[in-house]
Amino acid sequence: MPELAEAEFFRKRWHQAAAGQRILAVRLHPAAKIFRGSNPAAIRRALAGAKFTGSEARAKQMLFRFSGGVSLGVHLGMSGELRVEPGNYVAQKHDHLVLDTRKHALVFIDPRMFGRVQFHRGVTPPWWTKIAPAILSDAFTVEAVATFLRRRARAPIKAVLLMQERFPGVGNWMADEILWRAAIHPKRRAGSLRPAEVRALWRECRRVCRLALDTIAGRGKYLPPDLNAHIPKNWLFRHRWEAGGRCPRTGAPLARATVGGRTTCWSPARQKL
DNA sequence: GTATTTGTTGTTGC
DNA sequence: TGCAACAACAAATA
Repeated sequence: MPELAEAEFFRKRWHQAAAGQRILAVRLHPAAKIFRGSNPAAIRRALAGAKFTGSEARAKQMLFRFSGGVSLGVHLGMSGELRVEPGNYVAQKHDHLVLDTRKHALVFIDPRMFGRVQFHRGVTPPWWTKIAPAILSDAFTVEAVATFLRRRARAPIKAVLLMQERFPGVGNWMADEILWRAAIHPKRRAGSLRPAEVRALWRECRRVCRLALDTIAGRGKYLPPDLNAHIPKNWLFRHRWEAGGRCPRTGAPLARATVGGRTTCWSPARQKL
């Protein structure tokens, strides 16, 4: 599920329910693979009785901070999700971590367990600061994109957009959305893009990030009721999975193929090889 | 039973 | 060395 904006959506969901609240109990399965590399018993000891003091989202990851100077990093993998349930919530099969506050249960669900929970004693884990500069930051320049594309010259541009070290937070649907808006065919070699196309790609990376964050995670205090509640019909997003889907701009049928190892959707009428 | 999945990492080979 | 391709991880759904 989670790419840039979904991570922000889930962070905000937990934050709004529990910021400033005390964690009264921690429920977890010590053997669950999502705890790989961490010590589940240490998580339980450190969080039980601690206060939820703050949170942050970067790329596809979230960081939740607690009193006592400990923090919990969360990556949702392919099928992870964070929910807020009522206080008397009974854990289900794939609920690997439940934090109980006075009013709510904060639940981490992940059927496929590609996600991960990382515990850290300290306000900010070292790996958190190593996440690449955000696409919406000043460090994400058209020159930086051009340089990266030159280094990955022979790879299809779709595969390059999925590389987190330069496009943090971009996942499969965002990459397709960006290429569709920039009118670039996903199979084009990264090194074959002309300067005007690199600029268009850079601009649409920023636009899609901004629109996705506003649309999916809401602005200010507002949090949409669910993830896709407000995604407009003129986004590729709304048509990419439907059988017989058509390009919202040209009306022509959409194409699908595996590019860079992932199912890719594009509009042949707009995106030419 | 087969194929598919909004992600990442380790391995292999060029 | 650096880069590109691919399998593996795991479980639900069609």
